[in-house]
Amino acid sequence: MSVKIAAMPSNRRAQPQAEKRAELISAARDLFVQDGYDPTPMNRIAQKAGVTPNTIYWYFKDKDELLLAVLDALLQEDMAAYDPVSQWPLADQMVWLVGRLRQTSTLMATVHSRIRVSPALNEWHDRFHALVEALLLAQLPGPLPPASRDAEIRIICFAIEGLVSHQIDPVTTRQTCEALAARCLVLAGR
Amino acid sequence: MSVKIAAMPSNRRAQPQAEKRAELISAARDLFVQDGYDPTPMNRIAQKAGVTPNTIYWYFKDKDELLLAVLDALLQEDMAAYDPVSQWPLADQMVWLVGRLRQTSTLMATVHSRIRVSPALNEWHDRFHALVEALLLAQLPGPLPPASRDAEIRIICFAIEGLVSHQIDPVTTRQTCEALAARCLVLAGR
DNA sequence: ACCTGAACACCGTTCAAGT
DNA sequence: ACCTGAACACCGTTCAAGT
Repeated sequence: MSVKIAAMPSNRRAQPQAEKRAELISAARDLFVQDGYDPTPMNRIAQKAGVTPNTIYWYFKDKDELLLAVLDALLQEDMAAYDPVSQWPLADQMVWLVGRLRQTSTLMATVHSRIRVSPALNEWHDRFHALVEALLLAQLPGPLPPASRDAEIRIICFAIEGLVSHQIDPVTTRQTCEALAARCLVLAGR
Repeated sequence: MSVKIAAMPSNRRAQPQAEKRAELISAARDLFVQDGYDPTPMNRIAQKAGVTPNTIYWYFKDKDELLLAVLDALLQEDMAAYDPVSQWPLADQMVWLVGRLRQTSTLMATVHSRIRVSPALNEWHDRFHALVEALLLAQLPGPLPPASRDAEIRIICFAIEGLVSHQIDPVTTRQTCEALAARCLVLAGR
């Protein structure tokens, strides 16, 4: 009887589903960034997205997976915004990155504290670090001795994380970034 | 009738109270370090100390204040253990400190993620950083230009925090600490 | 496939009541 | 002062039931 079967592609509902997912991610993102992960109940996320709390569990396995989707969205935006910045002087790039990540610093802290408890978050965190290190590697001046080069990248990476996670005034932030960049110049051919 | 009033000092129960407090802190400390702060219910702490959960609230205002007491205890031990280490070469001191803090890295992450939510923890964190920075200042070689000196201390401090909070193998840890120490020597009179 | 109402298990915290 | 039994409010998650 039902002759529509062949005419209706199986992914007919794929688009609406992706839209609903995006709405949930957007709602969670706003609340996570503003209030933090733990203080935000699934309750409020659902309410903001106009659904019942348990509906979220049709789209995401649990709260951590929702956080993961939010982190991916934020990272993608950061990457897109970084594109023109990649031409700036190294110290300016660091200052920019710190200011950018600072807006989601509460989520960075959450990621660190949940690494031991969520393998998925641990994986995301590793990918994130690999990405930042790759960016820094491309920006380091001249031919550095590869032994010290890796150490330098780690130091810069950790310093940026520290600047982000502690609230440090703009002047101090800039001084620290300048010191980091200056050091690379010293280590290179001088 | 009761003539003992004058003979009984008002702090007669101070010692037992302090002991019970110490027992609770010890129980919480073991569980927090082993399982983490959030995954440890007040339930289990009380059970380990042989009391009812609500008894804890006679000694501590809430779970955060209990964490604070645990952090103070850990910090005091670290300070005592540091005493002989203070004579070592700078890089060795850093490696030692990283190894030491790593054993409680889960609590460090918890502190960072709860800074925004608990003013008391925020205060403790500030004191902790001031202390580490003071230690580093005393260890820095020669007369550094004070402008760059502060930046160096911050960078070392953040790098140590990064080494602690990410699981990094011993070789890499040492390389990073050597690089940090070498940098100070370069900045000093050479 | 998609969503809901109702419930479950757990947890931090409180409070009236005991000694 | 010190401790408990019982309860409260909240929260992540599940599940049977609807469409």
